[in-house]
Amino acid sequence: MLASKFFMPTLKENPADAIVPSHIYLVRAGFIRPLAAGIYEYLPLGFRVLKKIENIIRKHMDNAGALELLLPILTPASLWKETGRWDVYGKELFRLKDRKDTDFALGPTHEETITDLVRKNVRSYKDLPLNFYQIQTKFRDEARPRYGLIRGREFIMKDGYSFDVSEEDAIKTYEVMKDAYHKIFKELGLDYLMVEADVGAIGGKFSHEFVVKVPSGEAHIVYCEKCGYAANVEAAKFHRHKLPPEPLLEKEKVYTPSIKSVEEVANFLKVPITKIVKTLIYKADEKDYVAVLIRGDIELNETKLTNHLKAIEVRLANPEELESLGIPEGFAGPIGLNIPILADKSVEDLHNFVVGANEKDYHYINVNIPRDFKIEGFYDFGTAKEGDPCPVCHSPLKETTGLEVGHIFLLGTKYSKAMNANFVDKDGKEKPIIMGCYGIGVSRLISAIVEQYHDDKGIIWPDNVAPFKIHILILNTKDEKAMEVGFDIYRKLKEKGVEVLLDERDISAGMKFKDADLLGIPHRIVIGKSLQEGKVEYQKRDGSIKDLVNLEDMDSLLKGLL
RNA sequence: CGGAGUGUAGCUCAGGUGGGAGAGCACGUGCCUUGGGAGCACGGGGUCGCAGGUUCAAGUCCUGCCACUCCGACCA
Repeated sequence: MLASKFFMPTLKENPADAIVPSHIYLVRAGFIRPLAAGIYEYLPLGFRVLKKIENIIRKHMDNAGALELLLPILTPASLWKETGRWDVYGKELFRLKDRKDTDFALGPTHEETITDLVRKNVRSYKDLPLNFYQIQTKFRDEARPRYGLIRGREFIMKDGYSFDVSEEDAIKTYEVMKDAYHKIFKELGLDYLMVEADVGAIGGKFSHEFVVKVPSGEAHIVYCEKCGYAANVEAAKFHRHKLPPEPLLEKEKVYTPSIKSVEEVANFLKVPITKIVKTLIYKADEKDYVAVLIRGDIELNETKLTNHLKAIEVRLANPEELESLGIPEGFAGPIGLNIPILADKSVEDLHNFVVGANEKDYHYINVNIPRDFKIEGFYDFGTAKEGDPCPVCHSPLKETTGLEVGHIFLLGTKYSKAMNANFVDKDGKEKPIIMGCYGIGVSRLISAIVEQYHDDKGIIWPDNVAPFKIHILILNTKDEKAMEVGFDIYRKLKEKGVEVLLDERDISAGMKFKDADLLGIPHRIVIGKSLQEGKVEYQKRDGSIKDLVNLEDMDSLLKGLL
């Protein structure tokens, strides 16, 4: 490609509204342009990278035995109503009507559509297993799109869906997909973690996320360097050390004027924060109240609570609601409470602890379970944090942020049951198909790669996703000899099928260097002053090589690059 | 959805107290220049986000709306 005939509108200054490096450089270097919030155009440079990533994904999915197809983006509401997601998905679902006033949605994901296809065409165990995938534009009306391609309202996703006759087989398929995902993210050169994850609204039995380690990541991860345990904090478990037994002391009500927060109570009563038990009143799905007890030093994990209650969402009760329950804000406690009481495991072997008295300005000390009140049970509602003991090997956990680029779920029968996607098994009985689903954020991967591969001058693409492999700069285009040499190398590379960009624009040398640094093409051949000595310069964009090469040695150099 | 901010040329932005629409870069033409976003000269380019209001007069003041960004909540 000749730069003079190409379209690479680079910007001299950072876009005013971009914060993270991938957003800044993808826009500045002319890979993408914004059209509306969370909606981007892929310019020729960005499109080339996108196709490279897609093809790497495609290769590994095909190798793993998945079948590529293409489902409609426009999906009838009737399918979404079958699974209940027409209501559950909420504002994120882009909805529209056709001329007959029939409701449709732009697909944010395709469980319903693929399940419909399968139920219409699969009758017997002999038709299974099946594993489909597609690479397609998805739509989600996100409340807050941000960071360029990292969170968009229109984005490109690889979504895959598997159908098996048994959970055992489904788990095997899941493992094959997991393996394919590792190959994909490794080939893309990403520094990533696979972590245990919460299944969230998509549902299912268990799931794993693939998370790229970047500072701007939205996913919070804890991991163990020793044994390799890694999980999204939403799902992360952690070990609680057993506490020694203590003689039970007499319960006592104490005056704690305006002392509300855990820290204040601990300071005022001169007890460690681990002796305080927080009583959090939650409202589940806007109807039922529940009290949750948790040790003062541990944050409650709302995802775990939501899952335990089988609720769609939970929130803390507001002060007015507390008042209607007879609880003064800041002094909630379990004693005398007539709503269900659940407790985190951290409270299980705790003795002589402090709780609110459900009375303004009073707490109880030396409280014990079950002597002083009854609860429904002890469960894991804690949020893991840095330093907590690993649930597997008890070493201190580390915390990091990451960008979710892949997520796989063992769905089970959630969709097949809701949509009657059944098959007749060997035993002649009709059974729901066991499903799995597997997503990769393809457009987000562009950003993820740039987040990990850039410097202060621009992008540094890994070879296998770079828009071009070699960038030739002819610094002085008025120099006929330089033009001749540059075009000669260009033609030779083209003949060998190498993707090469030749910058023969009649602009200053400085601009060519600046653009080349921004674009990030990994290999660069500079034809400049050293041509007088019969030499050109070979550079790597990452700065690791900067050599003068004799013209007659060019062929062997190029051969080494291929 | 809560909080904050921004909106003036293609881009980055300046335009106290109301009165002339501007700068740098980019763009066009010419000259000059070609190893790190050169220089000189001339030139083109505007619904000052939109709508209403106050005023003799609004980029500027008031009201409403819209769009975009950031923080948070949310998010397969």
